[in-house]
Amino acid sequence: MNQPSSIHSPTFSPLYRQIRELITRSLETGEWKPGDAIPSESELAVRFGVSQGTVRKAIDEMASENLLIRRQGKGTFVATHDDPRSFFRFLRLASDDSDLQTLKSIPLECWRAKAGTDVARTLALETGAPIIIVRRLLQCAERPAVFDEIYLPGELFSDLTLDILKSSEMSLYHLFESRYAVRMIRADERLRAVSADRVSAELLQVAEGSPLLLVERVTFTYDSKPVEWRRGYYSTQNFHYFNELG
Amino acid sequence: MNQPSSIHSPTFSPLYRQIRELITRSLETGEWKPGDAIPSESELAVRFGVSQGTVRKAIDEMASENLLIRRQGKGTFVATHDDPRSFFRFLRLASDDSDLQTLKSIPLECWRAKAGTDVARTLALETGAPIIIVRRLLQCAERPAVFDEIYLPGELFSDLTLDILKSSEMSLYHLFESRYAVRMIRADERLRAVSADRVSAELLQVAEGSPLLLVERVTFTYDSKPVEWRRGYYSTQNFHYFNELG
DNA sequence: CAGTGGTCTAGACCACCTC
DNA sequence: AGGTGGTCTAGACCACTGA
Repeated sequence: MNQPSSIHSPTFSPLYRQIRELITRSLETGEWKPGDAIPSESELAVRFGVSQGTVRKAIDEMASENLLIRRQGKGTFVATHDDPRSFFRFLRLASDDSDLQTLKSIPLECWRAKAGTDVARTLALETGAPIIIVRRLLQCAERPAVFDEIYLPGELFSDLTLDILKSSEMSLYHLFESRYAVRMIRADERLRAVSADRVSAELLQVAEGSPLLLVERVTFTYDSKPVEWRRGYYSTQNFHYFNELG
Repeated sequence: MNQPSSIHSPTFSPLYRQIRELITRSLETGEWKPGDAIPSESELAVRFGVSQGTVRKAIDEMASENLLIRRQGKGTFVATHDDPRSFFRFLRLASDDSDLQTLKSIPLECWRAKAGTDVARTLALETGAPIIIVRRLLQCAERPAVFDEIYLPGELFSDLTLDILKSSEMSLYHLFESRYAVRMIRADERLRAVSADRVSAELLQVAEGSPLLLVERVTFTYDSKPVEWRRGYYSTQNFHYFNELG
């Protein structure tokens, strides 16, 4: 553990990155689950045979990527989607006037299908592999805000049904991580303006053909493995998509 | 410099943050300009009377916020908008097919006005204060992509004219930082889908009433001072707005 | 009070760049 | 060779939390 793999090798990585990989493995395998405290820095230093400072640097990196949460005096915790801060990292929706405290998810449909070419390519599946399609509506203060169509690999969410979605009080990603051990880490979004088709218009209570914000998202778990494809139609009459550039 | 302002004071900040503030001041005052190398970590440590590790932590933070750029073996440099990496941090435009190498900015208009209520509020000016309004078109491979309407505080960009914009080969923000010493650090964007009005439709070569992506941006310099308000109409027939959620 | 993360220091050595 | 940033260590002390 004290030597880089090879001084001039292309796979060289500093000690703290190797430690980071080891910690990531323990997250993947579920040794520490979302919400859990991981061992203290000094414990990990002993376990990995490095100094506390090196463990610290590994954890620093992971904390800056929202994989771990540090809490002074308490410990370091595995990040969880059961947390408003984490929640709005993946929902860049804001209200033009009030805030979004009253946000409510309404599952509409959930069915099985076989992956077409597009879905298969996006989710890195074989064409024809089992997938699950979910439709749901997001409401804020009784006003419809977003209509989502969500594609999931069938293998990972084997027993998912509309009833489970309906009876779940938590956010989708919190359900996914707690019930299916699939943790959403990172996502790429592509945004376009489109005209509302009949279905979207009706659900979002806008005129057919009126402009909607289309948000296409591919979501990844550890190792950049794609595990969700999503198309969201945002009504931007009373809401907007918020983004911070830094 | 060795003591926090007061152990239990609300203004308490660790040493490395105080160092960070001092470095930031030197950036604001122009002691080190965009593209310049700043003094080495050990020099700064001596100058500020702290250890190199403390300077290092201050610089680490600033580098992670893209204020400084570290280059191993060469030194630490003040970030500049004359840099493709920095450029696409503030232009989340992507082409559906090809890449955006051929991007071209076409200034259309530039005139003086007095700030109305909205502009004044957004830019933290008095109502009636002098402002500059710029209109320009972004093209990619001869196809129009974005129509921007840009509001600037008149005081900061005193001699800006359409001719200067037209004859400038660099990006807007590079021009701003090199000619007016106004460095854009951070921006907030609000996105909506709207219908193209006659002017936008004509410039972007789409049908009047077709959906456009409206991107409203407020850009800040040091100390979160707003220095630009911008409304961009994005044609999303051949392009999209790209965003990474992490 | 003990245990956690947070800060600060000092020193050694490595990797990279330039001359 | 000499300078820069990058890594790693060891140890001291501070700030916060909860029993």
